[in-house]
Amino acid sequence: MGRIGSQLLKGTTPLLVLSVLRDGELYGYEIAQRIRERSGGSFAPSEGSLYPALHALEAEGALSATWREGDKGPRRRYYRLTNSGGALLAEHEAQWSSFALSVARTVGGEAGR
Amino acid sequence: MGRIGSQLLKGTTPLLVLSVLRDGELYGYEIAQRIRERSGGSFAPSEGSLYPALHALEAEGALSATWREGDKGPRRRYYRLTNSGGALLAEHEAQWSSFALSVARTVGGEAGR
DNA sequence: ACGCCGTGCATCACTATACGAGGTAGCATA
DNA sequence: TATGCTACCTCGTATAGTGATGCACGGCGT
Repeated sequence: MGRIGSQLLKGTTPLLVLSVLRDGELYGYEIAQRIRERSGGSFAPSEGSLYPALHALEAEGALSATWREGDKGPRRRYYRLTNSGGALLAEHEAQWSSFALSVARTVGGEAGR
Repeated sequence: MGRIGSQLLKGTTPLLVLSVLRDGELYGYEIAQRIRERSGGSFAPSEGSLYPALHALEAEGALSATWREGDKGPRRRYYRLTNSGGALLAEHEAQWSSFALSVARTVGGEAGR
């Protein structure tokens, strides 16, 4: 299960981030780890895409965030899903399945009606 | 089955183009129509992305192309899959399923591995 | 003591690629 | 005449991922 070409990833970051946050409160670095684990190593979001995505989701009101001092190491910013974030997640999931279905139909060739 | 956000599309154009060309020889405009039909209207590749993609695939040797005069209307450029294009298609298909599977696992949360 | 590595957040330049608008052109129809 | 569909191409713009860099903390090896 190798790494995936970065172009395919475009647009999936919010979906992945919101998904792992269903587990509960997580901080940024941890979110990246979860995504890496859950995807079986296929996805390893770079910091340059993860942090901007988190900031955007927070600005949209999909995530709420608080700083906490780490007992060891530097401070962390913990993120949690808001209600509207849950709704956004559902939207992204629906959009994703519609997309994946359309690709399957187009590639498979079973005439989309 | 509404239209899909353009970011998700990134990187899928070669896969879609190569896929519809399995049917046989097609010209550019027709390729776009096939993709639109097969996807059930979800995908409607713009000319600004389709033609550059065709040129790139041709330059790579995945497609061979010839001009033909249309009996009616302007001339058309017909594309057909080469052997290496068939191999490239298989590659893109494999990469796509790996990608889709990874998304499903990450979103679904059934622990990767 | 010093450098290196892992954690943790952030930003930057670079890059790939989709979109829409614009251009050229032929033919058909109103 | 002009509008619209076919058919090709190219350009400017926007989006968003990557890797590099920077700051900062703490632990480990030499």
